Amino acid sequence: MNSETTRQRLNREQSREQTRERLLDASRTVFVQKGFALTSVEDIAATAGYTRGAFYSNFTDKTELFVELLRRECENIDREFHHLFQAPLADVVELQEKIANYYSGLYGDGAFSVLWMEAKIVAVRDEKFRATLSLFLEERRAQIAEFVETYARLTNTQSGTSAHHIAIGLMALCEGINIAHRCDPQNVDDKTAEEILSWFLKTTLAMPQQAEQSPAAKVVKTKTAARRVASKSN
Amino acid sequence: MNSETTRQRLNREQSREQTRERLLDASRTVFVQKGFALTSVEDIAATAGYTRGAFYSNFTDKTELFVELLRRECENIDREFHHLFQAPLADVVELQEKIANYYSGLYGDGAFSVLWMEAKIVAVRDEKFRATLSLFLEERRAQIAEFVETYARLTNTQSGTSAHHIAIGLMALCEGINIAHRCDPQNVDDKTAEEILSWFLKTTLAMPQQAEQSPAAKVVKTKTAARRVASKSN
DNA sequence: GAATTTAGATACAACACTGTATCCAGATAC
DNA sequence: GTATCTGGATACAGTGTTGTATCTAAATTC
Repeated sequence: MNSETTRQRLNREQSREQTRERLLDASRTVFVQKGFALTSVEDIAATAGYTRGAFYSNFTDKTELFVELLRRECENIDREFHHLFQAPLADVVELQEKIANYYSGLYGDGAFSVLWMEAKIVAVRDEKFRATLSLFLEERRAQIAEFVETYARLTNTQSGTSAHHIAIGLMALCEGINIAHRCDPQNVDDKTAEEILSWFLKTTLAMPQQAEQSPAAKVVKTKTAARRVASKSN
Repeated sequence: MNSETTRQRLNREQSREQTRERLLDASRTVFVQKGFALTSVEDIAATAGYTRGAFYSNFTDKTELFVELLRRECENIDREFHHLFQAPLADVVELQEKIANYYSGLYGDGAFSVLWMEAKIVAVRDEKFRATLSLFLEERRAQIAEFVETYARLTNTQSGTSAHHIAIGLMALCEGINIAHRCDPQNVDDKTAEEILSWFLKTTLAMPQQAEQSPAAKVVKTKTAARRVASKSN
């Protein structure tokens, strides 16, 4: 009866934290709805159930709040990523399933791509913001590169270019398709988007490159090897 | 001496057209600089050397002007595309060179990607605008799909998915990388971007899919076959 | 429980932008 | 050359936004 109905009094710190949280949540909603540029400080405060005063006593400006919002989004993505891939991997199929889950999770969340797209648009013109965003993106890139390497080891294949490059390509493709879907759902429907993505994964990751010298290294399911790799990266 | 120094009098129609042209040019500049959302009608008019009155007597609002701008951009892209690919193709190498030229041309133009990105952001939230943009994008998609098919015939390969899908993927990748480069030039430099793109082209277009049944169909330079295909699609 | 902090509301002043209404001057028509 | 037309300038009213300055009520401290 205490946690829900009897709303316990919050001390200063808790109250402040709650306000920040609400403002951040509200900003995510409004940014997705109206876009960062056209969102006013008042929009955010009002959606969160406060007035502008509350906003300015918690953040210096809209941009600072956006950075904080993205930092939290990043943390969530990281958490989910680690949650999925820290467990020892049995085989390639399982890995593919997991990556599929991961991306469809991100994909399904409508806020996801639009929010990051907004961020990138802001970054194009805001030097300082760009530097911050760069850090976030590089983190994710490294994460995905790690996944790509794990995949390559699991499947015992090489892909003809560095894991880092593939990571960039993969992220670019995901985002590109996501956007295409979002601003032209007629021609780029869900099914199409997913097909392209999974096709890309299969085609690019596990393909022998130097066609004239090495024969196609088939996908090999070596459970022992897989487990070794997985626990190592753990 | 007449075309440059002696500025000949323009009749109404010509004058009007000139004004529209200047407003459109100016809008491209300002949209890239400040973004569509934060660009005011006054910004556009002033940059073009006019006042708001001129703007409103030529366009109903900012969005209508943006559509017109994109329509013209589309025409330019189409023109360039046809200019490159209508000539009979000798062989795969030449084709690859051409596609490389084409994309580096688009890529080099700083305005290009940012402008289209702005458009997509607008499309996410504006139903009517989205419908229009959809048409533009579908045109380009078809164009690229056509190229993919030509490529497949020239190289005598199959790629495991439809040309239309590949076109979507290719456009998505291009745009994604472009954006990544633009908002994080430190980690995604020009060289990297180009490498990834060309690697994608080579890897995805000419790769045998069903790894277990068909051996890798090598890239075959068959000049005669190539010419036949090229002239046919011409 | 009185004094002190402080989170957040309210009020305010300075701008910026839009869209329209009005006006003017040069181009065209007769 | 006079009348008309129209592209574009100017003025204005209305609305939205920002950042700060002030106020209040609750939370903390003693």
